[in-house]
Amino acid sequence: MANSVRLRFAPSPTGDPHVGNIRTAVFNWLFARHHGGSFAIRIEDTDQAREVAGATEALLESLRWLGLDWDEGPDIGGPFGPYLQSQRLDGYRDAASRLLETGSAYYCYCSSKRLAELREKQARLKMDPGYDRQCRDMTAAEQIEWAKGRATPAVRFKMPMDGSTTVDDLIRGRVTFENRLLDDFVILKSDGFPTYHLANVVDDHTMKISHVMRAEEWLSSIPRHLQLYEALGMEPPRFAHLPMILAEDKSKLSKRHGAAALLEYRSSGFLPDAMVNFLALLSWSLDDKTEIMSREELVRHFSIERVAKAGAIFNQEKLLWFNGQYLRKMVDKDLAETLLAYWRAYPPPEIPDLPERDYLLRIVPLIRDRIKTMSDAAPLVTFFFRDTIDYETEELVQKGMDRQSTKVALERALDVLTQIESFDAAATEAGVRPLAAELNIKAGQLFGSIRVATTGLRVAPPLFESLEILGRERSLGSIKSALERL
RNA sequence: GGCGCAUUCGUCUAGCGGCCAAGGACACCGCCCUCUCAAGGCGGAGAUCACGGGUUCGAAUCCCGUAUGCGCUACCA
Repeated sequence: MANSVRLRFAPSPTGDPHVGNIRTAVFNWLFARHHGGSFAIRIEDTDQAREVAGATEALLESLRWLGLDWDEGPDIGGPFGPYLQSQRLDGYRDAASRLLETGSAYYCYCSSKRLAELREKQARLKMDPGYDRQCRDMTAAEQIEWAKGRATPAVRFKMPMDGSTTVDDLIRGRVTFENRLLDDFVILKSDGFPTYHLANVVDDHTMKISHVMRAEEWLSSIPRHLQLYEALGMEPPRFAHLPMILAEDKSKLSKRHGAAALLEYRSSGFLPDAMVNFLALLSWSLDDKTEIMSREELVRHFSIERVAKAGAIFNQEKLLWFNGQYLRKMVDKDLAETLLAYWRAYPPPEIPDLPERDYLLRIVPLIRDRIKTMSDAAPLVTFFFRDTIDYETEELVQKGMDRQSTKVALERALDVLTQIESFDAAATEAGVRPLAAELNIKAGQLFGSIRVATTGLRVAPPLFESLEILGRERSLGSIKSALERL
């Protein structure tokens, strides 16, 4: 038996999906799944001028990456399709016709030039901006006269001149607007396409959407939508206006802030689970301490009552921490495979030939605690995949030592490592560590030189574990060539 | 300008009249652990709960006002 809870995510394909949009998708999805309802994707492509090629696919790809599955959408269809507004034009025209017939709407012949002048004049005279309703009460004869030599008229909605409209928002409670403060907005543009207001209302109704969860920037338009529902004789859905995601400067997060494009987080090596967890916690919380939650836990606990009212700044530091937490929870096998898949999608220049899975499997435990995103991995493990390693000779010389003492230390280490029976981490460490006292240097100094000689790095995965994976031959070879440099 | 929404540590937040001289997390600082770097453990610093009035025996929590921030004010969404 189908549940009557139906949510929808309705983005317009005007560019790269950004974290603000996607967070709205996350909340809608969470709410739908929590209630066992359905989740639909509807593309609001009613502005031909602003449409960006590939934007719809990027939107779907973003949701797929995050694992937010949908039951109906432009790619899979569904009982209320099509899910592209540009393919549902008839429905909007029918609605506009009905509104025209019942006297709730009228044709507007004003040119964009006149409208621009009107706005300019209103600004100059410090009058309230808005359409002056010139075409509102035209007679049929006047309309015919006006229509001569002009392009197709737009259709405007007759906003009531008095009274007020109140919405009972699930997050903000009752919010009231004076009708007379709103102008007669366009519902059907002269190019035959609907504006957001009309299309949104008509589609949410025909698609039987039960809850509309969208960003707070839409709260100001709610009286228009409610009036539209009423004039159309439709029962409005429930509304919940989500607080916005803000940039560091507290302004609305947008492309110009950078770091807003969702898919960039994928290429930067973030994990979808971490991203969903982080996004879910932006203006929503379970309690005073739970932060790490799996997708299932989020679905189980999500409730609109616990959505906050104030906007939240998108904090990348915290996202990084979440990602680290998720990385650390992964078992070796998963981490190795995820890393391999990531490298396949975004080949790291340091590693031209991707390693064998089994080989990577041994390396992964050494770096798991040392990376915050998958992009941190390559620089740390490159030496495992190279025949020769690269570094400045001076790097071999540790603080408090000189070339000569470094050379002596490495020679002794070479001796020990050459003779050692088993080349595992425990054995090599047991063999090398005593050398420090013998040479009268600190273990850190000794290990530091060996580290640079064998990995080329000053900051690297644990030394002896790395040597074990490198194997005796390569390890000794590296030390020998370091000796030749000194 | 008008309308609307919001306001607890730098940031994300807990708090829905007494349990709060405000709890958790990120970031920051210190200590421990330690072969580097991390991770981890422990501890510290950090919020006169925007401000001012009320209501109440009692307010971060309720009401009013002010300030500030943000959003909307397109034939864009």
